Amino acid sequence: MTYSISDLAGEFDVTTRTIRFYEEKGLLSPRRAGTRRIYSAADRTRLRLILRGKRLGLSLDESAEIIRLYGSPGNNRRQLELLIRKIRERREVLRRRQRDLETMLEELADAESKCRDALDGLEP
Amino acid sequence: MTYSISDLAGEFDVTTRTIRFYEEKGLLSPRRAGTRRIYSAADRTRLRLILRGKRLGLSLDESAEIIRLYGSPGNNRRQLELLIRKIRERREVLRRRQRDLETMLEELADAESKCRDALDGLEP
DNA sequence: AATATCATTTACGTTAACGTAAACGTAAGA
DNA sequence: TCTTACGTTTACGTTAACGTAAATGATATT
Repeated sequence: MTYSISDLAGEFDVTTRTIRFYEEKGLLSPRRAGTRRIYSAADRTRLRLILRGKRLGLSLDESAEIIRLYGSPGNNRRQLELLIRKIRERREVLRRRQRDLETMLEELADAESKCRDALDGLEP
Repeated sequence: MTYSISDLAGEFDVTTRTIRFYEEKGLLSPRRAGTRRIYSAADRTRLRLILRGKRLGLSLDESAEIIRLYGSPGNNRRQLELLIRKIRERREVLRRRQRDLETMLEELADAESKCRDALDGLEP
């Protein structure tokens, strides 16, 4: 299965400009049919990774690095050890965000229940 | 307890410029001692909220709105109902991010274990 | 053949979130 | 009193991540 640029734009709710921009930045490299871009399933997956990273507050450069790491077979020992270190760093950051998220969700839950209490006090 | 601008900058590892910028945007409004800014514990909490929001990918405007909602007593019914709706929207977004985070953590865990396998295969 | 639809490249514009520099005030300590 | 350390305002600069517009090409439909 392959996709046109507007297929992907439609599916992920971004503009075609955005997708071309990611290509310009080296995050995507679809093959061409003449001048037109043809996206494979793998390209689509990459795009999904990029957008997910974006939602988590990663910069495009950060996402690019992660994707690059995934892609590299990491043949020799030093490469592999570096990769493991990088992965662990990433996980630490993400874990912190996870804690932030939980805190914020708790605060929101708290705020909501206070709101409901106030509403209940209003209708006797 | 009160704090100077560089106290807070030091504690949260941001520049004083950043803190003044937040004030310029209406996110903070410390009292003054003459010309100098004096931050209360409440100001400090607000700053913490802002920075946490930032780590979660919220824009300053979004954080501003949330903080404003918290701050408003929400006296009448319509206000309270609106507030509850806003809070629920926020929670939906955050829950989605939570799922994104878990997916990403799983992928990283997977990548790491593959890495270790590759390393093990290297040293017989 | 003419129109409509989707694509392309090129290039300048925009917004958020600060950085950086200049020029200055003030209070404490040597 | 002079320096040092902190604070202030004002204002221009910067970067990421696109938006927007112009001019043009390819393909399909009427």
